[in-house]
Amino acid sequence: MPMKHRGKSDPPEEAVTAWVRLVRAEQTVLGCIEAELKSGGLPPLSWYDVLLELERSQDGRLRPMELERRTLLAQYNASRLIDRMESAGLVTREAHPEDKRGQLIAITPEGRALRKKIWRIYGPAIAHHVGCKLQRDEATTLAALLEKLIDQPKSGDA
Amino acid sequence: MPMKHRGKSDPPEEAVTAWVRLVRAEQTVLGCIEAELKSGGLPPLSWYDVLLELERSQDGRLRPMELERRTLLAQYNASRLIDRMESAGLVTREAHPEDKRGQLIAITPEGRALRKKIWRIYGPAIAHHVGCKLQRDEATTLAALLEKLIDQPKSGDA
DNA sequence: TCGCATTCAATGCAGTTGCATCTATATAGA
DNA sequence: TCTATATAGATGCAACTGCATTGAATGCGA
Repeated sequence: MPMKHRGKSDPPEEAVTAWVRLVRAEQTVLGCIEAELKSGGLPPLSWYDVLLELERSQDGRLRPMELERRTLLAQYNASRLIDRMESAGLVTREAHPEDKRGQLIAITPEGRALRKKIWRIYGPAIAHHVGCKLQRDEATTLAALLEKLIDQPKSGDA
Repeated sequence: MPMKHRGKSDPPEEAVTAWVRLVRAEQTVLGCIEAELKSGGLPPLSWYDVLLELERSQDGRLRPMELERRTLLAQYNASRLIDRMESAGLVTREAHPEDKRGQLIAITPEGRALRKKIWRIYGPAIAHHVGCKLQRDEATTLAALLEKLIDQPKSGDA
């Protein structure tokens, strides 16, 4: 077996390991959590994210664009997720008073109730799959390191 | 606005923050990397994962089940991904010599070549999106913390 | 104010995923 | 051995996603 050698633009091994584990950890924990939600008859986490962002907003309504930005949903995914959630009575679409192209998505009382209900599964699931596996200070460190990966590139990023 | 209070089974805040950032970081970095691959006319990362596992295996072949285990692909997803990769000439399906229910998936020279080609984009992308954002020791710490989330539950995990 | 590029959101279509099921083989038990 | 159960892998179908495009409304510049 020939000796491996690193090319000049290869990433440092530490970065590769961190990246591989990042993907694994996310997949593993997300898989466990989604499975718990499903077995509780609850919708996927993306529904929770939308409901939470709406609840957090001042009057329980946001423009689709803003929802997309906050949840990282693609425009067309948001559009169709809102369709489904509207059919389920969790949100309503309202005409935007100032921009006739746009809308306001408003959370309904049923939507608020469902968010709480999901949290009763989701919260303990986070405790079980994340909280139990890390000390508090470890979780803090992890969060700080992950934030560095999320940061927008300063500038000049072709 | 009423005071929020934590229920007794709510996760510690640190864990929630870590979890939210874990999802964000993974989505963000994966999105960037997949976009680079796509704009280079290359297939998704799952193809790379399969090719890499096959190359790493002793003789360039693995049973589908083993591939599923190593890549975390669901059985039906693996089956269909292998279909596509076989159509693309990257792998071949061989009858398993000892278990007539099973198969061996073998990587072809074209498969090996494609893996290398993907790495020429993927490696630098990891360097750019992960390596550049963390010191080596930070990457090491991150990897160690993430591993704690991946660990199989010891036992009695209903 | 007209024309044109831009933005918001929806949608047709093709590709992918998840679920449940199916076929074939293997293995365990009576 | 004969039957029952378990395992490997494929597949029909419905749901979801991604891409490209559309339609409607906006707003800028001449």
